[in-house]
Amino acid sequence: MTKTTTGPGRPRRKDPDAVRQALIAAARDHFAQGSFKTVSVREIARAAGVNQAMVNYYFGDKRGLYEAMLEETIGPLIRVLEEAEARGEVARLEDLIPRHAAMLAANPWLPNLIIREVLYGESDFRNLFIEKFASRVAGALRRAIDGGRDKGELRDDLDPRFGTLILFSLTIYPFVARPIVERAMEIPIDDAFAGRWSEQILQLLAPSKPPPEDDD
Amino acid sequence: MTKTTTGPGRPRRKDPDAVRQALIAAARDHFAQGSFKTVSVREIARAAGVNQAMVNYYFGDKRGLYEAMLEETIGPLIRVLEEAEARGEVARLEDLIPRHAAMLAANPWLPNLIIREVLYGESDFRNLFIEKFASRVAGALRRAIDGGRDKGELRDDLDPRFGTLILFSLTIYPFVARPIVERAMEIPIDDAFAGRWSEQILQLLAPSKPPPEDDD
DNA sequence: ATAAAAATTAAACAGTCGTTTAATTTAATC
DNA sequence: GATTAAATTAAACGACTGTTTAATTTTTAT
Repeated sequence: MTKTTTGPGRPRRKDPDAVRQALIAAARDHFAQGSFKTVSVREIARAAGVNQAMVNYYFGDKRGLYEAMLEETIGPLIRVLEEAEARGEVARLEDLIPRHAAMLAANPWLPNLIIREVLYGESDFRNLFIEKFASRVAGALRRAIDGGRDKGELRDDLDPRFGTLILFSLTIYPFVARPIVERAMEIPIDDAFAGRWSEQILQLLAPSKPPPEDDD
Repeated sequence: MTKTTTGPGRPRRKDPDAVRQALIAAARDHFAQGSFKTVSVREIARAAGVNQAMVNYYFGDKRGLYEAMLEETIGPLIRVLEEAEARGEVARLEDLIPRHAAMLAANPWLPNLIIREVLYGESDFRNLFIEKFASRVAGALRRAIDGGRDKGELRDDLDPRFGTLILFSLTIYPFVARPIVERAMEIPIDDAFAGRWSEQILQLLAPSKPPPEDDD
């Protein structure tokens, strides 16, 4: 007779890697809502529908799961950015800003994850995030800003040292502080937000006056 | 013979309230570095130099300590803002922005505390923060913006709905994401930063062209 | 002077955490 | 077909958590 009740033993093979993937997906969602320490292995395993010991079996320990989750979630995003940059698709601010905003809007777990682990010194994923992600985006923004200034597409009264920080603040904060934005300012962060917000940012950084028609 | 060794018993009276105050100060510093859940009462009590049972004796439970800490730390800040507003000292953006930036720079635990509990749904201090603090600052900013626009001191191509969000993003993000700013952008957030940053923000929002000399 | 209240301590309690172990079942190998 | 390896389970382990308790000392009130 075939086994029907649940119990120990190797399962009658389904997709290998299914358990691994389920754990990573559950980990991503849970670590976006809570920190490394506050989210428990039991929680994640329950959400993934697997035994909690599977975490240690597949990833060694809780930290191993977190790192694997990072690689499989922000890894692809970084690669997309690198490729777009190599093809010159994000050299201009008009391309980079909407792209960045859309990416944040499409991956609501990302800003949570970043801010949480950057603020939290408890686990030392700080360096990983800063070096692998923040520095890369900052570099792309910096190059786009320098290019825009050289071509006169950017207002000239900006301290170049602060340009990147202005862009970072404007593009990231609304997504990070979403509850404040939606409730204290009553601005819904919906599908349309990323587009309108990008326009506003670009307008803020445009040259202070359009070239008059009668001169140059 | 007088008692010399440590042990149970009422102490030979020092400042009443000393234990309470020590616990609140230690709680403020620890909750700025970790969340409500990750920081243990043993940690706080050890840092305050008192027995861990004092937390329950004076505040009932851990949550009571957290709430008392909030009242005695952000409480005064809110009152200062209210009084300044009543005296009309923050009606203009030129006054409000440097004041806000200086306040954040002077209380480095504040943005950490706010962002942490707003992002963390685990404890429900969200409402408290949003209603008592964020909404108040947002309101002051909104009024200052409206006033500035009416008097022509503000550029006219801003969506008024987004004005507050722009200011919030620019004034808060650098302090919230301090590690990213200092390491990925290499901008030190030191004593001089708040002033220079405020100038930059005001310049960004100034009318696109200063009134020409030959016409009103 | 005596009794009651207040403040403090060390110890214990019950719950949760991440991890390990032993048992068990299926798949792969020879 | 027998043996070994892989995958899964329930249970246990020790560490840590917030809280409570009983004992102890000092202060206050009668």
